[in-house]
Formats: sequence, C-alpha cells, structure tokens
Amino acid sequence: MGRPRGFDETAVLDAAAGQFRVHGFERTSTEQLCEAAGVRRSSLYNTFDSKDELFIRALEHYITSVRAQQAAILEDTELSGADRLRSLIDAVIREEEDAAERGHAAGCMVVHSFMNPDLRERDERIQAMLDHDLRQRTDLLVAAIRAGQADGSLSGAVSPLDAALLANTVISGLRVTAQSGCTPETLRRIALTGLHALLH
Amino acid sequence: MGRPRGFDETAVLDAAAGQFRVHGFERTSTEQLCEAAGVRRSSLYNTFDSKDELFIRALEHYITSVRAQQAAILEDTELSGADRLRSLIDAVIREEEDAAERGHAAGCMVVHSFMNPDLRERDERIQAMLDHDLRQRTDLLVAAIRAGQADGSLSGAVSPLDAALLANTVISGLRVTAQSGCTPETLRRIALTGLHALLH
DNA sequence: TTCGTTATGGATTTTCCAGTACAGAAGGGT
DNA sequence: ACCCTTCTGTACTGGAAAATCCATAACGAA
Repeated sequence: MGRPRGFDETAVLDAAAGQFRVHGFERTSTEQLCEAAGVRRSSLYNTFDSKDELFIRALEHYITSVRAQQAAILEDTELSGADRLRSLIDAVIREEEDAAERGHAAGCMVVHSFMNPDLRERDERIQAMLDHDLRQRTDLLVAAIRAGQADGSLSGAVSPLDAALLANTVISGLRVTAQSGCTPETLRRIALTGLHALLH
Repeated sequence: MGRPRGFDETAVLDAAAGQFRVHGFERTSTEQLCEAAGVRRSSLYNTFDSKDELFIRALEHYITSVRAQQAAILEDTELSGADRLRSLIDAVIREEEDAAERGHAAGCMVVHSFMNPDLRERDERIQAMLDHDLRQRTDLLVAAIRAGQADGSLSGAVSPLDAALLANTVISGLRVTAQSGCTPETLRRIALTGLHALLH
C-alpha cells in the first residue's frame, strides 16, 4: 500500500479556520482556502468531499481548540475565579491584537455561524455543534464562577448561569466591537465593566 | 414629463433591509430581494444601479431608522436615565421576539456589515457609514447616561463613554446570542446583568 | 390624442466559483 | 525493478446568480 508524502489534515483545517473565522463561509472561496493552506484544489477535494464538508470539519477543529484553550484558563485552580474570568477576557483580546497586527480583525467562526441561519439550516450538524459548544462553554464558565463565589473573589449575588451567559454574550459583542477598530485597552475596559456585577 | 405609477423606493429599501439584516449581503440574492419587495429585477436595477448600491442605500435607510428609534428612547426626558437604558434593551428584545414569531432571528445589518471586512473594503462609504453611526449612537448613549448620573438613577462610578461602548457591545452580543434560541426573558436578564455596573 | 418618460416582464448574457476529470508524479511494499 | 495506491496540476464543466436588453405598457403633460 503506497502512501506518498502525505498531507497534514490538521494544518489544512487550521488554515481553513483561519480564513473562515475572518471572512465567513460564502466570502471564502476554495481558491482562498487552497492559497492559505498551500494545497491545490484537487488535493482539497480528495480529502474533503465538498466545501461544506471542509467547513464543518474546520468548525469542529476551531470549536474544540478554542474550547480547549478556554478550559485551560477556566479550570486553572492556581487562579481565583475572578482571575480566571479576567484571564479569559485577556486571551480573547490578545487574539484581536494579534490579528490587528496582521491588518485584520480576528473574527470568529462561531459568531459567523450563528449569524448565518441559511448555513445552519442547510446542515443540522452545524446547529448541533453550535448548541453543544455553547452548552460546554457555558458549563466551563459556570464552574469557574461557582469557584469564584466560593473563594470570595466573585459576588454571590448573581446566578452563575446568568453570569456565564453574560460572559459569552460579552465575548461575542467584543468580536463585533473589535471590528470597529477599538484599541485593546478600550475593549478590555468594556469587558471588565460588563462583568462588573460579578467582579465586585 | 410622464411618470407612471411610481415605485415606492422607501418600501423597497425597507424590504431589502429586512432581508439583508437576517441573511447578510451575499446570502441574499436579487431574486429574494425582488420577492420581498414585490418588484421585478428590471425595476430594481432601473432604480438602483447594482446590488452593491442597493445594499448601501438599504444600510443607510436601516441605520437612520434604527437610530431614530433609539434616539426617541434615549432622549425621552420623561424617563430617568436608567429607564431609558432599560427601555432601549426592551426595544431590542422586542425586535427579537417579533422576528422569532416569524420563525427567524432579527439579525442586524450593522453587525453583519461589521463582520464582513471584504464588503467594507470594497466600498469605503460602508465603512464611513458604520463609523459615523457608531459615533452617533455612542453620543446618544453618553447623553442619556450623563442624564442618569445627574438624576441619580445611574451610578456615577463609570465613565459615560465606557458605559456607552459597553451598551453597544452588549446589544451586538445580544444579536448573536439571540440566534441560539434563547428566550426573551433570558436575553433580558443577560443585558441587565451586563449593565449592572451602571444600574446600581 | 399624441408624445415623452418611466416602469415592467421576460429572455438573455456574463461572470464567478464549486466541483470534476484525467493524466501523471511520488512514494511504499514486495 | 515492479506494481499499487495515494497525491497533485491543469483544464474543464455546470450551475447559480448578477447584470443587461428590449419590446411593451402605463402614465402625465401638451
């Protein structure tokens, strides 16, 4: 069984996610994807059946890696609950900074997918992934917030679930606001003010 | 100068904005636009030079009407500053409720445009309109927040500008979160928790 | 009524891009 | 060396959707 010089699937998914998160599904042509991944179209279609399929795989890849990164922060028992939230915000803003240095906003595959009802309806797996991811990320947040309420760094006056949903909403809002060319410092102040109910 | 049975430009722009706010630019075909506006393609192209041009006109229409609606709330001197903010949130959520009854999320042309860097770069007028609108809406919010701080309904501990940017960010975030099928009550709790720094 | 202007319907052209076909290259196994 | 499988480059196909054409209809003014 011959198997010539391979093809790093993960690298391609990474590159694809990098395009999709900025431009969204329809404004990313297969040409762009090939360019970004350093691969030819036939290779792409050889591995992934269609652009839709590639998108789904890229979304899965994106979602799991983002969540892993967030979990690493939110489950870090070295930090107080409050510091975990602050650190999460910092991570999001750092992504925006990095992207800004490259001349564009970071974007977000999840925000793009949520804002694209046609895409979600076309393949139920997308909706399912988004639902599942939202739930998972909310659970991570709830746990961290409970920890913060227990260690005294976060106010106990807010329900952990509401607080978690707020944090998600603020992060989505940041991804939009970031596109208006705000400075990272401003983004940071916005986010911390939004989480003020918890942080005091 | 003959002028046969006209063509209600405003009605067409309204219908177009109704499509664009949900589907965004590229997922809205001229076919859909004609359907929604009850007009044929040639009529559309007769009045607007291109889909791009129609989008720009629709965006302008959308932005000014949304801002007029927000101004009516935020400049209502009958209300305390705090009530103006609460009323603004309620208005946004009511839009989502109305759309949900019709089986979809409300969407938002501004959020879609912000998240579409390619579109913004293609025509500088779009970027200019977004910048201008953000500034205007922020100014409205700043004024209402100052009023609230003066009448004692809002905390004076937060800078009005930061608070205004936060309100904008929360509203954008709500537009995204709404697409996940949250109930209006949940959306409302999220928003009020986000504005807690001000409202106490 | 007649003319000039503008609106409309439908067919047509054009453009763009996802997806395919196919021939050949690049390995690995035996 | 030989075959077999998997990758790659290029050119092509097909379809969808933007944009145009044109002949006709609806009106207003003179």
